[in-house]
Amino acid sequence: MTKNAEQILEIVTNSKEHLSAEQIFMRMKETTKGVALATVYNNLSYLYKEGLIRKISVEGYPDRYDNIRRHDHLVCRCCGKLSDIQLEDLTELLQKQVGGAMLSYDLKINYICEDCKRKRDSESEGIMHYED
Amino acid sequence: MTKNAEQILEIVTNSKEHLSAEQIFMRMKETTKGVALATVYNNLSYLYKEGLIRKISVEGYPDRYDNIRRHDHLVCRCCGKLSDIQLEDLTELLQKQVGGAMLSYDLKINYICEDCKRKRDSESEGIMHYED
DNA sequence: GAAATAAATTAGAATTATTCCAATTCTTAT
DNA sequence: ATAAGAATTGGAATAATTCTAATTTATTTC
Repeated sequence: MTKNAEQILEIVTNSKEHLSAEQIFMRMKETTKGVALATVYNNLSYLYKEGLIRKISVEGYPDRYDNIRRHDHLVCRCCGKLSDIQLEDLTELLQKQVGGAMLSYDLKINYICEDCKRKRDSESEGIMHYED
Repeated sequence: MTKNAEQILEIVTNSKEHLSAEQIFMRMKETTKGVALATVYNNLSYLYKEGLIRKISVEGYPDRYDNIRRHDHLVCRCCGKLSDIQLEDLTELLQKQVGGAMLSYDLKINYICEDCKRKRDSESEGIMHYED
């Protein structure tokens, strides 16, 4: 594990947000001079393959990276908003079914967030036809 | 729901594979003349937001689309290979925890496929140092 | 059923994300 | 210190996706 990889792992692990490669790159630049975006991508890909970080893809956003502490995600199907949610650990339950090949699992719960719900409602009002 | 949207939904729903926007576009062209890739993207995004299809993002591939019949996915962390797997339905279990806002869930099981395991092994052999 | 309005689609440009590659720098072991 | 290997850089190339303005198609309304 190189110094850069280590720093990237640290940034991802300590961030409360879900950072994109670009964002991680910007944070790195704050402390280290002369890092290349390609290096960030290289190392993210390495860290991901090693199972040290996870990757989350959501409609309308670039891929983002997250720590591997056990937690799940709530994703708004409409605007892509992503939040953490702590659900029951299903590792055992799933391992029983999948077998030893399983390394980990990622669970996303789809929903429609309040903002989008509101927006939908007001839109459908908008196209209402008031006959009189 | 427009005719194009309907056709795209049908292609995604009936396909055994996990198709990308580009692939769906190519299938559409077989039957319909003068469809634009942008239309495919528009409609995929619409269908996704309506919850009529799901979207799967995997390392190293463009986003792909899938039907919403209850099933889960097995993803090789190394090469991105994606396969279907039918695990126990967790809807009730999760709904109890998440509440009524939940629309559906997506579960990905991470593992390392046989090919990648083999490749890893032979690589680590390669860098072995035989002292004598 | 023609005109007016709205919605969907097109083609292609623009943008963004990501990968690739050749040249350079840094490490490590000798 | 030097050679060999690995990691990184910077920028170009590619690929995916979005955007936009113009056009077509569908839907209302009279």
